Amino acid sequence: MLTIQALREEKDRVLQALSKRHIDASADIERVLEWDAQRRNTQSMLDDLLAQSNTLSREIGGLIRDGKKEEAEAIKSQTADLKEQSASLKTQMHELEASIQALLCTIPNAPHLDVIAGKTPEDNVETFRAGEMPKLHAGAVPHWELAERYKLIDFELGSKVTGAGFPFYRGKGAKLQRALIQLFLDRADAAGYEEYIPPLLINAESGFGTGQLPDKEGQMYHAVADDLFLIPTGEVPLTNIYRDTLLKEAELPIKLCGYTPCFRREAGSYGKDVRGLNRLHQFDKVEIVQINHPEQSYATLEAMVDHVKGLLEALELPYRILRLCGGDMGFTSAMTFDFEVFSAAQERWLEVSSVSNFETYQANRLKCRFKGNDGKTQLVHTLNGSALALPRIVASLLENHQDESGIRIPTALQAYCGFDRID
RNA sequence: GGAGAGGUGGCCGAGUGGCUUAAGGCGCACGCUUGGAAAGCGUGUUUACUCGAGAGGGUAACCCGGGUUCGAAUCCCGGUCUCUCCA
Repeated sequence: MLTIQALREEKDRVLQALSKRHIDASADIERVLEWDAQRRNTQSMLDDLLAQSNTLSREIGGLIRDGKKEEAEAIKSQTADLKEQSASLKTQMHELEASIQALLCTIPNAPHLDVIAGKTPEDNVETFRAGEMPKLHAGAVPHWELAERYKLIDFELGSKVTGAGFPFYRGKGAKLQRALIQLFLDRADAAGYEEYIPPLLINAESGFGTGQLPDKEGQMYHAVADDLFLIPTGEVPLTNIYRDTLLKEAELPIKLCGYTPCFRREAGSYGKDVRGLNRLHQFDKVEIVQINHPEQSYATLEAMVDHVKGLLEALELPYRILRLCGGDMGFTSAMTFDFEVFSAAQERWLEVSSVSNFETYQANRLKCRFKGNDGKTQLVHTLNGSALALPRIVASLLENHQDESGIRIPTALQAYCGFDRID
């Protein structure tokens, strides 16, 4: 959530930035500022009243100690009015605070200056492209056919046991999953990310911290009896490790990674996009997270992008990087780079990673701050990226590395798999 | 699932209604002392909101939320977490 301080001090910049998302937040922001002024006014009135009643209470205490009961009783009678007034101001304060927060939560993050103002994915800017486009043999087929032919993934069995979008991986297909996870974790480890195995269910506070709640609960599976949510991404538990914390500047940057399954209801998705591994309700992902000094966060974003590049190059996959336009960016992000690999048999680009800088948007919700070397406390910047999400990587590995008699495993992955071909 | 004990500052720990934002200790920072260090001595050492140009002031916070009271770390109720024992 945007900070009130930013709205107060640089409202025009924020409005301009938000216009890149094609939303006009000016009315909401005016309202927040107005409520905030009321809140401050209410608070100073309340503080005055409380100060008065504290003084009276101390007097009463003194009088009682001195045995002057009657004088004490006289002062007591003065406090009733103060009490009533302060109770009503307290209620007003709580209401104002709740209103401000509720409205602030509906305003998305302000995009960075370099983000362009497009509306749809077509407006995203391609910033980088690498890898060779594969030339497939005449009988090349999409991954879902390869998965069936070589008994790697069983979609129908998943539908029987759970439902559509919950495949079984089997045999070399299962081993390939483990190999990819291990490769990704080893790379993250080598890059200095500390590995965590987080819980897969999170509470509502954590959902709020990273921005899934309120309003996006429809995208998460909800364990109602215990009011817990299945994580849609490892970002949620990993980033929430640092909820309600005050760090020292010397502790930055914090670099975390973790492998988790991810669960997404994907309400509203349908059509050909969902074929095979293209869109699943449960999938595996290695996530990298960084918490850093505001002055460092864009250098960090670049480093995270480079890290993901390295993974795709190791897998010998052709890919491109897009800087998302304002209209296509996630609610909480200030700048996002998407990675897409070319899936040759489908002849489509598939999103396999999204790397974002949230600046202080999550940190403000998380209450994650650091005390600088100058003694001042400020919000950190949070960033995260998929490194990587498995299903579409598997889809493109299968499709791009297929030949007449099977599928070649890229060199970097062979030691992890324990085999160099699927056939 | 049942029974009991407990949750106080960076840490340990005192505190059962007012003189307690919180004794004492440890740690940490700065200063004095010293040839240098240790010890010793002194000073300082939470956060949020808010008022103020600043110095500084006000309010709130002793797991969380309610309540009793003129006044709550302290009493009451609910929740939560930790520990011990039982199943």
